[in-house]
Amino acid sequence: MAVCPSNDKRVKLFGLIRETSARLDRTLGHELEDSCGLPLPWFEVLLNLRRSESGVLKMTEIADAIVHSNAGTTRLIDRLEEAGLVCRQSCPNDRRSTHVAITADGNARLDAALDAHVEHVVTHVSSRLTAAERDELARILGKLSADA
Amino acid sequence: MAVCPSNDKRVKLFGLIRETSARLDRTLGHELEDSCGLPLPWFEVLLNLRRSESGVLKMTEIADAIVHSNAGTTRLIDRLEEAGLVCRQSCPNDRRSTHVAITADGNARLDAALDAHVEHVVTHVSSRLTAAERDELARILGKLSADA
DNA sequence: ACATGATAGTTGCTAATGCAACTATTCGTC
DNA sequence: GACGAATAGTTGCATTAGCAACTATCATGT
Repeated sequence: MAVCPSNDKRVKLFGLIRETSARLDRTLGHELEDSCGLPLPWFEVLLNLRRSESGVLKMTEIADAIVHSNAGTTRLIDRLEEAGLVCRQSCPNDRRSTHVAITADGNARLDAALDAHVEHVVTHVSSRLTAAERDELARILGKLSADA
Repeated sequence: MAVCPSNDKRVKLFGLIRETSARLDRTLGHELEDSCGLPLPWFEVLLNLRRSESGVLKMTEIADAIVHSNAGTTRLIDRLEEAGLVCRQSCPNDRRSTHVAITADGNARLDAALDAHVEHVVTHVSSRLTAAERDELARILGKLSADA
C-alpha cells in the first residue's frame, strides 16, 4: 500500500465537490433563511412534495430525497407539521406507512421561497457559469448521483 | 414576482449539487470511519495541515478550509488534540492566534486514511466518470468555489 | 500614549442530526 | 393460516454544529 500524496488528483476532486457544496449550502441557506425565514431543509422537503405526482410522499421517500436518516426526517417533519406547512396522513394501503402532504400555508411559503431562492441561485451559481457549463455540470453530477 | 416552477432548471442544478455531495459525503464518511476509525471532518483537518507549506495552520484558516464556523472548529480541534492527532502551538507574531500542527500519530493516521480514502473515491467518483469528465467537473466546480 | 475599532479564539446555550433499539405492520414460506 | 423475516416509522441517547456573547490582543488615528 503505497502512501498516497495529500494532493492526489482524486482526493482533490472529492474535496472540491464537498467544499463547493458546503459553501453554497451555507450561503444559500443563510440567504433563504434571511429572506423567507425558511431553513434550507424545510425548503427541500416542500419542494419535493410539490414535485411529487400524487401530492404526497412517504417518510422514507422524503428521507431519501433530502439525504437524511429516517430518524432525522421524523423530527424534521415534526417541526414542519408543528409550523403548519405539512400534514401527516394515514396511508390506506399500508398501515405502517405515513403520507406527508403540503398544506395551503406550505404552498404559499414555498412559492415565496422559490422566487427568492432562484435569485440566490442565479447569483451564486448560474451567473458564474456558461449555459454549456451548467448543462455539463448537471450531466456529470447526474452520473455520480445515480446510486451512491 | 412570478412564481417560479418547482422544477426550474436553476433550482434543480443547485439541488443536484447538494444531493450529490450529501450522498458522497455520507457514503465516503461511513467507509472512512469503518476502515480507519477516522471521521471525515478529522480527515479533512489532517489533510489540510499536511498540505500547508509551513506545517501549521491558524484556527481561522482551518475553519475556512473545511467550511465550518470558528466555534465549531474550536471544538473539532479540541477533539483532535484530545486524540493526540494535532497539537496547538502559540503563534509568535500574534498572541491572539493559535497555530495547529499535525503530530506523528496524526501523520500516521492520515497516511492510512489516505490510502483507504483514495480507494473509496475511485469506487464512487473516479470510476464513474471519464478522465475528461473528471477534469471538466474540477474546472467547473473551481469556478463556483472561487469565493462563495 | 490612548482611545476606538477590528480581529482571533473560546465558551454558554440551543438546535439539529444520526445510531441503536423499539413497536407495529406486512410479506414470504411452510 | 401461522410463524419468522423484513419493512415503516418513532423514540432515547449522545454527538456535532452554529449563533451570540465574551476575553484577549492587535491595529489605527489623533
